Amino acid sequence: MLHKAPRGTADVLPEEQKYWRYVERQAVDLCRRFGFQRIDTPMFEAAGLFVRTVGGETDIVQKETYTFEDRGRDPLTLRAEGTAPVCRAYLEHGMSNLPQPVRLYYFCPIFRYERPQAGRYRQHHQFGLEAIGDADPTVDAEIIQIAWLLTQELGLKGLSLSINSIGDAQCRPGYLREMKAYYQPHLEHLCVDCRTRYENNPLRLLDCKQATCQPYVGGAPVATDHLCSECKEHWTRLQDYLKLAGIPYQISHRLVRGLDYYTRTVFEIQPPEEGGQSTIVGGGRYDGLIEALGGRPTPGIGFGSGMERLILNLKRQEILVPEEASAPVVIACLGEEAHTQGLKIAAELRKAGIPAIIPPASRSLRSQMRYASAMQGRFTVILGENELARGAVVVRDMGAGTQEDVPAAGLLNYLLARSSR
RNA sequence: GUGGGCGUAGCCAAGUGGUCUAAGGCGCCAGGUUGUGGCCCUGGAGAUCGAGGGUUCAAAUCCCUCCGCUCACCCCA
Repeated sequence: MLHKAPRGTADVLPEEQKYWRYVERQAVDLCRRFGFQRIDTPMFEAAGLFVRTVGGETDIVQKETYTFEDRGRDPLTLRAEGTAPVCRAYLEHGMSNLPQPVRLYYFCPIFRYERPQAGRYRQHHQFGLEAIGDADPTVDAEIIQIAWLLTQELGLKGLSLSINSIGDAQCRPGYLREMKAYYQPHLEHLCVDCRTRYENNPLRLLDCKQATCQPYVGGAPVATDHLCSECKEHWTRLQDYLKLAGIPYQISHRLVRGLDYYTRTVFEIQPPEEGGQSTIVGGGRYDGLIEALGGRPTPGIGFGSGMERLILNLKRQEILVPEEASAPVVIACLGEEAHTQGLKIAAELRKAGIPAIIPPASRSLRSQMRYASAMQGRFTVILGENELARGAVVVRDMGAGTQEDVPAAGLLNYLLARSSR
């Protein structure tokens, strides 16, 4: 084969489309009910955007971005993440002058150069949303509630919602010192990855899955024990609101997220199955992000949800989604004149919103009927010399196997009257 | 980047050194007497057996290299 879709990318074939449209419809409706508005940002950004926000030491910018220079030598990066571009747009368009928080949602492709595997791609798609401009924990609760409702309204069962707080610029440094102090004596017993984590991102020591590191993880300092008073209050109130909203969360002290910009609240939704690439929703608060982009200090919180992973779970749980395409009326024509007449009829039906297909003119009636049968439409229209002479068409009910003459002029109404399926 | 599994037509798949100028099934196209589908029957198109090299009188079948797919790690949605 000469060309294949690039590694880690996938074609969404017609039979897959119903899943995508289903998730989109549910998500859009949820956003509507919570007063969120859609935003679309470009598929690429100035390369510096992700370095500044996601963090220069994170894996995403270290080794996963698609970065290139365009013909004008501008360094660009394919969107590696959803939040930073939205925050950029917030700043660029002065959205701090809108009533806060500004509630935005998006669907977009995300590009990361990774080795693909189940549920992980080099181009994947996220539904995400952001509430920018207010630090109150009620906003956190609202965002988490939307994430939870999304999964529930899609029909997914057995999911778990984990939350944690990783503090802010005030209290986190102290916590990180505690972590390093705790781990320091054990350094030589840690796995290779954890030794680099110790240097670069001590928080990540907590979610190491190596068996040899587990004993140390268990006794490690807990982030929520080291929160400053403001973070502590935020954390407590968030939980109050979640309880009030009836959101079944669990606290996971080991939940940290890989992007540098997170502060305070972080959360994830996991499906029941075990396995690495499973997170279907991930998000958190990013109170320093806008400031890092050169704006006034502005809090924000949001989440991203992987469309492919949502759909994967819909299929695993055998959740039925509505069918998309309505089957067309096939107009079988015999002879040149009938074919010409058929084209007129097809145009009329299409104008009225009824999908219609005319098989290639060279085919026999038998072949056209076979084709019509395969299309699964309820009605097939047959048009030949005889019908032309009578000024009528034959309408065959493919399910019932019956057919009747219908005056050509009355066909549209005949079909419309029966199009309720 | 590291490790495991796998690569025969659009899909599923038999074949593990000669009888393979590669079985079968699905799907596709055509036909089954004059203008009618779904079942059935017949025929056809479609494969440089992932690619290249090697071993051998002989390779889809053995060896090497590469490529691709896939699963896992890392990380993340």
